[in-house]
Amino acid sequence: MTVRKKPGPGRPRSVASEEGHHHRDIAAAARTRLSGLTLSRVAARARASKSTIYRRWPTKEHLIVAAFNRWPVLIPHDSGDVLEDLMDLHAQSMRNLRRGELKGVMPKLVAARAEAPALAEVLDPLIERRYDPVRVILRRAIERGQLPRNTDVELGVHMIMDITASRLYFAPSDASGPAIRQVFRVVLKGLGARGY
Amino acid sequence: MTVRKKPGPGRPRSVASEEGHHHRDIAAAARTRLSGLTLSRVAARARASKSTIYRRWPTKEHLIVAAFNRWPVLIPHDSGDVLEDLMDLHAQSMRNLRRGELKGVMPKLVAARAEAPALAEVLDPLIERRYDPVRVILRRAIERGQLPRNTDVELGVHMIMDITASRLYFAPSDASGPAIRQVFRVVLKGLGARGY
Amino acid sequence: MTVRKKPGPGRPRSVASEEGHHHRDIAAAARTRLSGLTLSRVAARARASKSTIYRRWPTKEHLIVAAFNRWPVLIPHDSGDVLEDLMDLHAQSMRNLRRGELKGVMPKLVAARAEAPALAEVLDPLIERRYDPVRVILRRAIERGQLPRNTDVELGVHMIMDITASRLYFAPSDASGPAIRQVFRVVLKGLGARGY
Amino acid sequence: MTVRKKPGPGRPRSVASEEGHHHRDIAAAARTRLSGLTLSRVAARARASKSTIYRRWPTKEHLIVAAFNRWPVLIPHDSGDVLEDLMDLHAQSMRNLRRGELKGVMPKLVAARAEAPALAEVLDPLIERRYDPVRVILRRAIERGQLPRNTDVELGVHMIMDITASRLYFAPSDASGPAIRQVFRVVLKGLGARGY
DNA sequence: CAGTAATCGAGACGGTACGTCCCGTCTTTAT
DNA sequence: ATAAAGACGGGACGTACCGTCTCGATTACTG
Repeated sequence: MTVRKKPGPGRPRSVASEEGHHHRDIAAAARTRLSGLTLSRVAARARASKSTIYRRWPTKEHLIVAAFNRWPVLIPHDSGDVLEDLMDLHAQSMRNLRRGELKGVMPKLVAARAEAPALAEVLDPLIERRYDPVRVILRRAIERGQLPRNTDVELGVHMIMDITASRLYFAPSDASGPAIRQVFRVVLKGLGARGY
Repeated sequence: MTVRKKPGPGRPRSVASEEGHHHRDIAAAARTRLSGLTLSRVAARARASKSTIYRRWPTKEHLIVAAFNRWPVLIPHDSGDVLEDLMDLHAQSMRNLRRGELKGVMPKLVAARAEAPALAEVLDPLIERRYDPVRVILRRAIERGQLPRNTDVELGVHMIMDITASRLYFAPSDASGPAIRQVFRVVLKGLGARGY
Repeated sequence: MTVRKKPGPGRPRSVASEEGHHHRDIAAAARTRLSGLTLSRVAARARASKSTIYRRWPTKEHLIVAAFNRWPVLIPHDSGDVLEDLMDLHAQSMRNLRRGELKGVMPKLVAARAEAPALAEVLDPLIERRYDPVRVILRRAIERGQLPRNTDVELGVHMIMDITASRLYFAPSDASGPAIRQVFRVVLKGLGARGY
Repeated sequence: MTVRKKPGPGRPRSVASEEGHHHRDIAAAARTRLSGLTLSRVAARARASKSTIYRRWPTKEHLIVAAFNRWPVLIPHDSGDVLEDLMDLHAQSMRNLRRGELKGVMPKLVAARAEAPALAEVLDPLIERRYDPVRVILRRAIERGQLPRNTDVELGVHMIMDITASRLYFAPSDASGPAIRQVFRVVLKGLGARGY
C-alpha cells in the first residue's frame, strides 16, 4: 500500500491518484481538441502546469492514452440475435465517434505505439479490454446455439474488432451500417453460424 | 493520362524521384530510416536541398507517401488453391516487413492522413492499388470453382486486407502464419468456399 | 576600347550597353519598390531572366547602384544668393525623396558598401558626382564675393552634403526647411561668409 | 520608469543580457563578428537557444541594437579648449572603431531602421544618448566664454555628430584627425566662437 | 537563303538563414 | 514540499532569397 504514514512538511499532492479531481481534469482537457494537441495548451486549459502533467505521465502519448481510456465503454445488449447485437455495438461506436474530436486519436496512438514499446505496455491492456463486449456477445451466441459449441471465440472477436477498427479509423473504407452488416455476416457464417 | 501539356521554356524538373538523374533518389533516401526522419537529413543523404524537396512534395508526409510507394508490390502466385495463394501473399508481406525499417511507416502515414485530407487524396489510390493481388486471387478462386460465382469479391478483398493490415501494423495481435491461416479460413468459409 | 572586332556568329547581347533598352528596363524595374526587393521580382517585372541580370551586374547591390544612378540630378540654380541656392537644392532633394519608394535605398547601399569593397569602387564615383551642384554654388558664391577668395570649397561641399545626407537618410533628425537653413547658415558663416 | 509590476509566479527571465547569469551574455556574443552574423551562431556562442533569443528580442536587428548599445560611451574631457575637447572625443571614436568588428554595424542598423519603424523606436533613444558628450562640451564652452551665451547648442551638437557619423560610417570621406579638425573649426566659427 | 551559335526567358537547383513551433526539463514565487 | 507559471536548451519545420545551372526557343550573323 502506498499509504503516506506521516504527511511531513510541505503541501501534499492534490489527491494524489489518477482518480483525483485534478488528474481527471487534465485528461479531460486532453480529450477535447486532439488535433494540434499541445501540452502547453492542455496545461493552460486544465489550469495545471506542465510539471504537474509530467509528474504523472512520462510522455505526451501516455497522457493521450489516459484520455483515450475515458472513451465510453460499449455496452453489449441482448436482442436474441448475434448479428443484431453486433450491429448495435457498431452503432454505439459510430455515435461515440461522431461526438467529440476524438476522430484522429486512434491513428495517433497507434503510430506512437509503433515506435515506443513502453507505450504499448500501457495501451495494449486498455485496447484488449475494449474487446470484451464482443466476447460477451459471441459467448451468448454459443449458449443460444447460434454458433457451434467449439467456436474459437478469440478468433472471432479479433476478426470483428480488426475489421471494425480498420474501417472506422485506418482505411478509406465504407463503415456504414449495411457494409458492416455484410462483414459481420461473412464472419459469422465463417465461424459456422447457421442462417447467414 | 499524364500528358505533358507543353514543355515551354524553363529548365524542367529533374526526374530524380522517378529514374534518378544527377542527384540521388530523394524518395529512396527517405525510405531508409523512417523513425526520426528529418527533411534536412533526407536532403543531405540525397545530396539535394530542402528547397528541391519542398518544390516536389508539399509536406514531409507527401514525401513519405512517395517513399511508401516504393515498397515492392506483392505478386499473386497460382498454386491451384486460394488459401495457399493468400498465405503466399502473406509470407511476402512478412518478408518485406522484416527487411528495412519500414515497420512503423504505415501507422505514421495513417495518422498523418487522419488529419490532413489533402494527404488522403494522394495516399488512398496507392493503398487501393495494394489490394489488387488479393483481387486476382479471389477471382481465380471463383473461376476455379473454389468460391461461388456470385461472390462479392470486393467484400472479401477488403476483409482480408483489413485484417492483415490490423495484425501487421496496428493491433497487438498475432500475425504468425498459423494465426493468419485461421483467419483466412474463416473468411473463405464465410464467403461460401467449400472445404474450409 | 571594348569594341567587338569581329561580331562572329551567334546572337549578340541585346544592345550590350547600359543604355540598351533592355537594361534600362531592368534598372527601372529595380527602382520601384526598393523595400523587399528581390531579384526574381525584378526579373519578372522587367520580363527579363535572372541570368540576363547577372550577366550584366555581378550582384544585386550593383543593380541597385545602377538604379540609384537614375535618380534625377540636382540642378544648381542662381538666385544671386548662396543660401537661397542651397535651399533650392535641398527643396529639390525633398521633392525627389517624396515621390517614389526610393526612401530606403541610400541606407541599404551604404550598408552593402560597408562590407563589399568592390561595390565601393562603383558607388563612390557616383556619389562624388552628386556633390557637383554644391560645388558649383559655392564657387559662384566666391566669384560673387559672398565667400572669401581662399575658401576651402571641398571642405564646404562635404560638410553640406554630409549633414544633408545624415538628416535625409540616416539620423532621426529634423530635415525640414527651417532646420536645414539654420545648418547652412552656420556652415556659411564658418566658412567666412558675411551677413549670416 | 521600468518598474516591475508584480513578480507573480513563474520563472523570471534570466538577466543574461544585463549582468550575465548561468549562460553567456547573448548580446556580447552578437557583438563580435557582426558581418555574416547568424542567429544560430550567436546562440551557439552564447550557449543559448534560438527560442531564448527570440523571446527577448523580436528580430535579429533588435538584438544587434542591444549589442550596439554595449559600445563604450565617449567621455567628455575638459582640456580648457572646445576644439581640443571635441578632437579628444573623435580620437576616442577612432579607437573604438579600430578595435572590434563593429565597423559595419552602424550602416546595417541604419538600413534596418529605414524599413522597420518599430526598430527606430528602440534605436533612436540610444543614438540620442550618444550625443550627450558633445552637449556637455559645448555647454562648457559657453560657460567658458568660448561660445556666445545664446548659442543653439542642439544645432551644434547635431551638426558635429552628423558630420562625424557620415565620415566614420557612411560616406567615402576623410575621417583623419586633421580633416576633422578643419570641420570642427568651421562649425565652431559658424556658431560664433572666437579665435577659429 | 539556310545554317549555326550565342543569347534569351523561365525557372529548377544547392545552399543557407530566418523565425515559429513544440517537447521535456528547470527555476522561480506563492501556497 | 508542491503547485502554477513560464523560461530554458534543443532541434525540426517550412519559407524565402541568393547566385548558378540547365533547358528549349529565339535571334542575328555567316556562308
